[in-house]
Parts: sequence; C-alpha cells; structure tokens
Amino acid sequence: MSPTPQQRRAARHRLGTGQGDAPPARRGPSGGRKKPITVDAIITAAFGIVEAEGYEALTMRRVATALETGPSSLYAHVVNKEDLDELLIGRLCAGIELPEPDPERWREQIVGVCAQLRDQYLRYPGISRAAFAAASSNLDTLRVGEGMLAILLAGGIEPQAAAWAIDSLALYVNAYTLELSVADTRLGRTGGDDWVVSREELLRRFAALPDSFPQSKRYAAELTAGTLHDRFDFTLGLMIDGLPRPR
Amino acid sequence: MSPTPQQRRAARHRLGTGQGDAPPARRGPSGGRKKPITVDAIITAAFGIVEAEGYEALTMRRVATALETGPSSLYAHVVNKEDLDELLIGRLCAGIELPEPDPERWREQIVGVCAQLRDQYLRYPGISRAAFAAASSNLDTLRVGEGMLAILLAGGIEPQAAAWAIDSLALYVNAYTLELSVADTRLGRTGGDDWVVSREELLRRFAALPDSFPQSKRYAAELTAGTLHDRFDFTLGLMIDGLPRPR
DNA sequence: TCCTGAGTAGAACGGTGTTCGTGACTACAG
DNA sequence: CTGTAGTCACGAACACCGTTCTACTCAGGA
Repeated sequence: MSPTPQQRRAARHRLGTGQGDAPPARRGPSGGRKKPITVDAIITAAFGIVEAEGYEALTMRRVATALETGPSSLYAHVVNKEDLDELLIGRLCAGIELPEPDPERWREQIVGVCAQLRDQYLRYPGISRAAFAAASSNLDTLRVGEGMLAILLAGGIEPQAAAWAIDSLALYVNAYTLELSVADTRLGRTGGDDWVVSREELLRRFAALPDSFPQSKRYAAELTAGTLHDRFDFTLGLMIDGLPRPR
Repeated sequence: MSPTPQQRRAARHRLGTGQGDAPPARRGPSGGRKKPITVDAIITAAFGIVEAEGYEALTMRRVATALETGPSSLYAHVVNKEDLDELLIGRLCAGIELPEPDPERWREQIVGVCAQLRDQYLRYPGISRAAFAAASSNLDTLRVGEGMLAILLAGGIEPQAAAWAIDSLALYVNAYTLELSVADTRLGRTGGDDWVVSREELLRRFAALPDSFPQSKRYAAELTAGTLHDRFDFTLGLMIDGLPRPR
C-alpha cells in the first residue's frame, strides 16, 4: 500500500527519517493516456502560478487546471491547501545554499543566507504568507535554521543569543518580503521603475500632512529614503552587530 | 448628498484634512425601527468577533448577522473587506497612547509603545494579518509612527536611522504577533498553560532529529527557551541598542 | 479469465466576497 | 395633505473558493 498523503505529511512532521520514503514504484507511467500526477508536478505547477500571478492566484483549482485535471485529483497527493503551502516553502528552503561556517566571515555569511531567503521570497510574491504558517515545522526549514545557527556559533555568539537571533532574523525576512509583496500588488502590477514616481507621490503626501505631524513632515525625506534593500541591510546590521560575544 | 463609502475611504487616504468631514447630519435616528447601521457599529461588531473567535472568523456575513442584517447592507458603509480591515487597524492604532517624548527615558518609552502595539495585536488574534496590508496608509497608523519618531529623535538618534528604525520596529511587532497568533490557532484553541507541554514536546522532537542537525540538537534548550515575551524583548533590545547616536 | 485496488475525475456541498434590483422609509416642495 | 426625490436596507443571485463523495478506468496478480 503506497502511503496516503496524510501519512506522508505525518512523516514529514515526525522529523525522524532524514529523507527516506523511497519513491513507491510509481505503478506505471503507463505509456499513453496523460502525464500522471505527482507531488512534484503539483509543486512545480504551483510555483509557476505564484511566480507569474502571485500567491493570491494560487488556488487548488488553478493548479488543477494547470495540470489539466479537476481539483479533486490533487487530494490524492496533497492533504490540504495548507499542506501545499508547506511543501512550497519546503522546496524553497531546500534551495538555499548554506556555506561552511567560517569564523572569520560569519557576518557576511549570515547576511548572505538572509539575502538568499529574501530573494527567493520576492521571486514568488506573497509566498511569505505561507511561510508564516509553516515556519519551524518542516524539515527543510529546520535545515536552514541549523545552518544559520552553525554560522553564528562559529562566529562566537552566545548560544542563547544565537538561538533567539536566528528566529528574529527569519521572522524579519519573512515580514520584510511580505510587506514588499503586498505593497507591490496594491498599486497595480506595473513592474519596473514606477516606485520612483511612487516616492515623489509619497513625499507630496507627507507634505500635505496636517500640522499635528511635525516630525513626519520634517523628516519626510528620511522616511521615504532608501534604494532597493537599504532598509533591509540596515535592520539586519542592527540585529547582527548587537549580538553579544563573550570573547 | 452624503458621501459614499468610496469617497470616505478616498478622503481617509488623501491625508489632508485632519479629521474634518463633520458627521453628516445623520439624517434621523428615526425613533423606532431598528438601530441604524453605522460605520462605527460595524467596526465594533467586527472587533467583537475577532476578539472572541479570531481574525479567521471575521467575515462580512458574520458581521452582518451580528448586526442582524444581510451582508449587502454593509456595503453602503464600507467599500470592501479590505476597507474594513483598514478601519480596524485604524481604530486599533487610535487607541495607542503616545507619551510626551522625554530625552532621559526614550528607551523605555519606545519599548512601551511597541509593547502596547503587541498587546493590542494579541488581544485580537490574527489581526496583524490585516495590519500588514494596511500599514503606512492610514492616518491613525501614521500618528503612532509620528509618535515613535518623536521619541527616537528626542533620544538623540540620527534622523535617517530613526526613520528606518520605526519602520523595522513596527514590522517586527506585526510579524511577532502574527506568528504567535497562527501558532496559537494551529494547535487547537486550548487557552492557558498548554504551551508548557508544547515545549516538552518540542524538546522531544529536537532530540529525535537526525544527526545532520548537530547544533539544533545540542542547543535545543536554547532554541526552545524563553518565557512569554523574552524573545520579543531580546529582539527589540537588539534593534534599539544598536541605533547610532552622533552625540 | 476475473478481481482488486490505486489513481483519476465529475458533480456537488457549504462557504466566501460582492453586486443588482427592489422595497420601505424619511424629508421636503407643492 | 399629497406627491416626489433620495437614502438606506435587504433578499437573491453570481462567481469563486476548499473540500468531499462517488463513480470509473485500468494495470497487475490469481
């Protein structure tokens, strides 16, 4: 009996086996008919949809039609939409490259991992919403946690501080990318350089603020400043440079 | 002609008038019939639902039945569900108390505001999801931004750093409360002290991890440590203590 | 040859946000 | 007092969502 999706998901959460579960014989590609549906095909199709149209457009029905089938067919391979979300961020985390910890370069290494996460999240806009729900349960997400922990420990950070820091860092990356994504989808999906005009518009709005907002009006330039990921780098620097190192 | 909800929302986003828009005569309470539906009544009912059953349960239909009417009746006062979300976090932010900036106590003041935000978000579990979408557009949210900015400036923080910092702080508070909320709803809503048993369960899971997770297994205690809001305080401290002060 | 059982779908259920058209009601002009 | 205009409330309906029930196909074992 090949495992039901429920069993597969339970196994994924058991956190015991490190990847067992040999692909169960896959009955027959059966020569003709159509392509058989696999979990991998579902995930790939889902990623395609999210990359093209954003996470909002990711519905069971859209995935099904992308696979030229009905919605119910997916439920033989996936427990839930929540389960699909988990699989998505699992595969996303699986693609993160974790460097060998180098005590001399721990700072740039940890920033590099965070930037990888950020770029992956932004590549699939809105998917951070799924990441919030699936965080810290999947094995693949734990792998990047392990990698980040190893980097900080190699850098001589106190274990307790390191443990809490990787949590905060991951949380911030999620939140940052989520905010960016919803801001993007908010004002139409005109990609490209329209964030510049958006900045001028922002400045105009700040200038039009009532007088009960003196600081915001005065420092409107600072509030709207920052190209691309300046804010991101700033906050990461704040969190990293403050970490206590007993040595 | 009394303003349509669309106009009202547009005015809310215009950021010009500082609260104008005198309550437009409110035709007649009309003595009898039933209670007339107002935007305020809608918001209050919505808060009640979220507080009792979480943000997931907040549907137009639920609000409507709470007001003893049909769903379509709400759309005379509210543009959207998105609009309702915005109104909710608007009122929530309006309830935040902003202290008079004191250069001697800027640190505890900024932490206090963040803690207020955190507690409000946690009081209405899941509402941070709405906050992510509505951030930085509403006038009430800008008010707390202004207050935080004033505190940091009074503390002698560089304007650019202060501007970016309030953004990061607000973002982190949102993310932290959102994660806590989804974690709560994840394992049934048994309130109270079941997070203790959850911690032992977590330790057991970490112990059962494969050997490719040496650091996570070794520092499982640190990873699962922290009572209540220790993690929150830790991260806030990281972000605040690292702020550059030219003086 | 039949039988079994996993994988595939079609149809349907209950739920969501939102819109349309109708009706009741109030306030005001004649 | 009557007619009219305009606002508001509401039932019904639409399109879509996640999910389940059920029948059906069809390769492999007996």
